[in-house]
Amino acid sequence: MANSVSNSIQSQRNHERETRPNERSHGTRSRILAAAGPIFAVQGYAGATVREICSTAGVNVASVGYHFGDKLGLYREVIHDLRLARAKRFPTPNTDLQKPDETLQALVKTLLARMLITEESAWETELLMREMQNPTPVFESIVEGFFRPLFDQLTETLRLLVRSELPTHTVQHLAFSTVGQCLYYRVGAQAIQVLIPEQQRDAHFEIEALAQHITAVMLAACENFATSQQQIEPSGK
Amino acid sequence: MANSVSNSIQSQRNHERETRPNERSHGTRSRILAAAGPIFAVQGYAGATVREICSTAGVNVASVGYHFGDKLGLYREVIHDLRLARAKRFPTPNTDLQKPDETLQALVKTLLARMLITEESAWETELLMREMQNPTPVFESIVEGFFRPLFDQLTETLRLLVRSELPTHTVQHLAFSTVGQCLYYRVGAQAIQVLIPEQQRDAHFEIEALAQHITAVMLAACENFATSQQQIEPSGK
DNA sequence: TTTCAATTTAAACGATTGTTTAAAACAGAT
DNA sequence: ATCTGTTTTAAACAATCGTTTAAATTGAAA
Repeated sequence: MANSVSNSIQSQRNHERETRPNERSHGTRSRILAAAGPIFAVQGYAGATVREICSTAGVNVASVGYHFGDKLGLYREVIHDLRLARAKRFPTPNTDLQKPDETLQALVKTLLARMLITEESAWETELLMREMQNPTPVFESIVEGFFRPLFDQLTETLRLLVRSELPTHTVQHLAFSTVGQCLYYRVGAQAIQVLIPEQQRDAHFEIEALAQHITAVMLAACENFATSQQQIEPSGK
Repeated sequence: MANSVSNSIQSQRNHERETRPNERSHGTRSRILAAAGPIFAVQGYAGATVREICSTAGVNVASVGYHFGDKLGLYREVIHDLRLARAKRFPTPNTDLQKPDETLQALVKTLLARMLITEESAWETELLMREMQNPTPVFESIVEGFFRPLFDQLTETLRLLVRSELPTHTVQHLAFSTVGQCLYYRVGAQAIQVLIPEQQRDAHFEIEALAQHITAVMLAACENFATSQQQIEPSGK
């Protein structure tokens, strides 16, 4: 870089949310990030060691200090990149022109796909789940930039499905019911593995079948909540 | 020591699943157990330190080695005592003589109570949740002796509510839908805390209100699933 | 009191952690 | 080739971890 404006004393430490400074450092820097993601996901933030990360990446231990300041800076960058990757891989479905029930099914399918994906990017979900139970300082930004958009879409869709003005908290409860059902097949996966025999799991616990079931449950609930206003005096259908 | 021949090796170490050997050791031993539970729950097994546990208990650091062998031995004993305590505190509700919908409501209320209890025993739930995501060798026995009974009761009740013979996996999905909704208010508590303003949470997120909502959702779903069979060719009752 | 095994204690051990240091290696411009 | 700023490296740092050791304390039996 010729235009080193004023880097006199700060000859080093080019971290602090820097766009990749050069093509050279891209090697070590990105290799650290690639190695750190799965390790943070499996071991957790506290459990992961920078030595294992650097050993996996094949770089010196001091590299993380040079490129990211410290361990937390590396973790922040991992989360930052993760959010960008997830936003591309699981775009919030475009729902403006669909019928509400189709929108709900699409949202449920997106939620389940985020939970049950078993590709190489499975560590991303694992890391997010770990943040939910053991939140770090970056957790709030994850909720705002990640969960909130889908949550808002879900509440809007559910408000269309219950064709009456219900209290805000009722629609929110319906949204949490939807999310909760999807989330359980990830949170409770270890328990399901013990409760349900293997062959039965393989047969009926695919994403498509689960999405159809959860959508059916919520549609039935919405139908019921839509008419619950006249529930006291049931009017003929 | 004079007779170092016989007691040289077994002079100490009275751990290995021992009934309290004497009235003296009851003090330190039980105080370690009492201090270890909440610390294991908050910090996790790896994150918890025996120094913090012993400091909280007011005993020497070597005491855990003397009474439990090592850190893992202490953890096993904590889990052992936890299962006994939970079995007493949250007995599975007696449901044989109730109507199915009342049984469902009771089961949902029990599930929510286990999840959202905020007493001094809150650490027990936290430790169990940690076992669900990060299972240790004791996890399977927890599922069999703890989750399975309530799961079976749930499936039987739901089978009564859908007044027709549906496939086994459908009833299981309904059971997981019920459990998932309850579990989310614990798993997603940190996210809900960000998504929903505080005053709104205090007003509408009590156990009673949530139980009524979840029960209503599942009753509506069961009603729908019960009539979905004759949906193709509606036959008279 | 003396005896003796059970229990508690202070101190240290070796290993591992995140982080820092100063020198070496590198790459491009002059 | 020389200079200059960037990047990488080996080594050490201080702190903390679980565990161990050997001495001190305890409490009841003799």
